[in-house]
Amino acid sequence: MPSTTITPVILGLLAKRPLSGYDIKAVVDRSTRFFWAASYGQIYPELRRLEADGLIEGEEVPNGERRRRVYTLTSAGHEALIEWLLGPTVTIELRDESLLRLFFADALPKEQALMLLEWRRRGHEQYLELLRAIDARPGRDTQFVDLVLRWGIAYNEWGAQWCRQELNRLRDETKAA
Amino acid sequence: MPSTTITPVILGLLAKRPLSGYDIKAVVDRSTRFFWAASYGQIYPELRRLEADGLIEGEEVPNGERRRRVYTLTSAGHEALIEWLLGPTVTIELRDESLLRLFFADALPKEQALMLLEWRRRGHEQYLELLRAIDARPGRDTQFVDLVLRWGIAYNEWGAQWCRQELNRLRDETKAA
DNA sequence: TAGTGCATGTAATGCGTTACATGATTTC
DNA sequence: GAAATCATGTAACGCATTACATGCACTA
Repeated sequence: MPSTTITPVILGLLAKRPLSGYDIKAVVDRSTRFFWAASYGQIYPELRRLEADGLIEGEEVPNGERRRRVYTLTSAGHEALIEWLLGPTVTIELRDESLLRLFFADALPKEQALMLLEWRRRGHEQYLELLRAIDARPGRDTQFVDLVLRWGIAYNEWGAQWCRQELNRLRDETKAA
Repeated sequence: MPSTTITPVILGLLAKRPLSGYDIKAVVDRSTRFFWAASYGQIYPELRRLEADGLIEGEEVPNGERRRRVYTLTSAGHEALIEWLLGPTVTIELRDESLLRLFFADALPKEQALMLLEWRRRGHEQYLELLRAIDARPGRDTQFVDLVLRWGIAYNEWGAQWCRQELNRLRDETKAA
């Protein structure tokens, strides 16, 4: 039973309500995409595979002449989701290009190196704006969906604060020297 | 002049001192790997490409009969590095499976959902141990290399603290209900 | 002398994104 | 009636990992 990185996303979203492939892409684009993206090229083949494996069930629900296939989670699919949720944790890998630049910033004159830190701070703040706008939308999500959104907000607040603090420290050092 | 994700890593490392492909892999494995990994399959072809483009220069420095090619950054390579450092920032993408699980944790009974948070906390703490061991090694790195290490430590401290706080909040909520 | 580390490299594989193709429906 | 959106799907491409192949040197 092979599985890709979007398998749990599909199962997790279908656990809440039946969705078409198109729906799934749309939901991902305004929720998990911040920490877990997905493309049609993954979604559609995976939906057929999951149906063949009996983890989901598709039903044709056309809109007029426009075909539409809506998928529902089966009990086997629900079990697979739970199993994944409680399964062994894979180590977290983060790819942060801004951090990579900072890592090599010794190659720059101090002034410009500090600018990189400043840019990073700004990046966090722009992200914050985006997440706060989502947070301000009417209607609450379920508890843990909301928790993850608040994580995003808290993380970017922390990140911006860290940059400010380090900027101050490094500037003082420069002056002291 | 095509460039992959390890291009700046190679240029950045060679800016400090000449290295062989093998050396680069070793240095990456104990430094950038935490936020930027690399494999031989990328490194060796890229080294030859960068040499062909004149950004680095290779010299055969054998160890006895064992061949060894050590690369040096050219001035063109140094320029390319600076250009990348000051170039347009790409949006940060993070892939955090633990966060994805949390996002779907509403599918679990409350007790088990909280366990996921608990596991996340533990993950942060294990990571912390690892980074603190690196930090405790004798000999200081250059300023910004050190900055990134301290970022890792501060991030995991913050992350563990956030988990503790949310665990308390969610547990209180459960009791209050 | 067997195992580990140094050292370079490639081929197969896997996986995800991008781009494209097709066509219906709604909206302006 | 043009443009945007709904809806499904695939083929090409790019890129990175994994596994393998080769061989020297040191050390237990």
